[in-house]
Amino acid sequence: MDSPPRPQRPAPPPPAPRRPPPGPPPGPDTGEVLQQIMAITDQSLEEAQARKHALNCHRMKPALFSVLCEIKEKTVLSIHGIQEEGPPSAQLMRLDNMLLAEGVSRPERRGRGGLAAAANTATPGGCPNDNSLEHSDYRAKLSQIRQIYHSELEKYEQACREFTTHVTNLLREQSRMRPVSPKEIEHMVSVIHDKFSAIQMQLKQSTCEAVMTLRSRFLDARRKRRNFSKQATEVLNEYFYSHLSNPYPSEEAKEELARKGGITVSQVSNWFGNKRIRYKKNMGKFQEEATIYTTKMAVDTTKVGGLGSQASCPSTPSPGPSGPFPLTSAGDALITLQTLASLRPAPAGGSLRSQARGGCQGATPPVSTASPAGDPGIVNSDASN
DNA sequence: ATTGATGATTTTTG
DNA sequence: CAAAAATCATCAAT
Repeated sequence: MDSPPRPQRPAPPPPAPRRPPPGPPPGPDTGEVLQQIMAITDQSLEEAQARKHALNCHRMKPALFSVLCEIKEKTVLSIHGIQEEGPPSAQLMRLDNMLLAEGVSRPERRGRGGLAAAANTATPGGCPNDNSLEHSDYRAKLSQIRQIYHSELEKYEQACREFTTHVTNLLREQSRMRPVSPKEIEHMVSVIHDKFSAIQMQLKQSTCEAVMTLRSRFLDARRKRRNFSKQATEVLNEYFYSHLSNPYPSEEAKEELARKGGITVSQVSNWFGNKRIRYKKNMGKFQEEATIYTTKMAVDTTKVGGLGSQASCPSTPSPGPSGPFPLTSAGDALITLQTLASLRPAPAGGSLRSQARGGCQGATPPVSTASPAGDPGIVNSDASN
C-alpha cells in the first residue's frame, strides 16, 4: 500500500509544499519555514524520507490536520460553482457525427448503401465506369486518415488514463497530510478529462478537414469529368434527333436511355439540358450530327407499326413554328431542301415532298441553316422516320 | 499553351 | 420543381 521503499513504520508520504500564502507578509517563522522548504531539493532522498517520517510522527500532527480541515471548512473555497460543459459538446457532437458518417470513426462496415448509381450493372463497350479506380484511390487515402486518427486517439486516451491515475494517486497520498475530499479528486479528474478531450477535439477537427479536402478532390465529379462512352452518346443522340420536335424524354424514357447508355438518369437529364440549349444556340454546328443520327434511323422505318411511332409529331399540327427551336425562316429550310434534293436523291422516295409540306415532318427543326460554311457534300437529313 | 467540346453545377425563370 | 441560361472545370486535339 505504501510507496516508501523502507517502511520502517506506516509512514505517510511527504507533505506537499503548498504555494506560499499570497496575502499576509511572511512573518519571522514563516521565513524560516520557507527556507526549509526551499532546501528540500538539496536534501537527499533518505534525508527527506526521514524528515517526512518525523513530521508524520510529530505529536502535533493530528491537531494540525484538524486545524487545516477547519480552515478549509470555513473558507468555502470548495467546488460549488465549477460547472461548465454545454456549448462545447455541440460542436463535438457535430464532429463526431461527421466522422461517423464518413466512416472514419468505425472501421467496420465497408458495405455500400443503396445510394450508388442504379445503372451500374453492365456497361456495354466503351469505357466501363472507372468509378472503381477513383474510389480505390479515395478509399486508400481515407483509410490512411482513419489509421492516423485512431492511433492518435489511442495515444491520447492512454496518456489521459496514465495522467489521471497519477494525479489520483498523488492526491490520495496528499490526503493524509491535508484534507482532500473525494469530490475534489473527482473534479480534478474531470478537469483532466476536459483538457484531454479538448485535444481530441482538435484531432477530430483536423481529421474532418482532411476528409473534406479528400472529398472535394476525389469525389467532386466535376473535377474528374469523363466523356461518355460511344454507346451512351449514340443512344442519347438517337433519341434527341428523333424527337427534335419535343426533346423532353419522360422519366421512363430517361431511365431507359440511362440503362442503354450505362449512365445515370441525372446524367441523362444533364445531357438533354446541355444538348437542348446548345443546339438552340447554334444549330448550324449540329447539322452534321443531325444527319448522321437521323439517317441512322433508317433501320426502323417500319412505319407500318402503329405501336407508338406517333410520338414524334404530336405537337402543333397546323400553325406556326412547331418545335421548341424557332426556325430561322421557312424559306431557308425550303431552299435547302431543294438544293439537297438536287444533290442527292433520297433513298426513300417520297420523303422530300412530305418534308416540304408534310404536316408531321414540318416539326423537324431547321435542317440546315443558310449554310455559310456549309459543305455542299453534306448529306442532309430528312427527319422522317 | 490554346482552344473548342463537353459534362456538371449553379443561378435564373416560369 | 423542372427547364433554361450562365458558368465552371476538365478533356482532347492542335
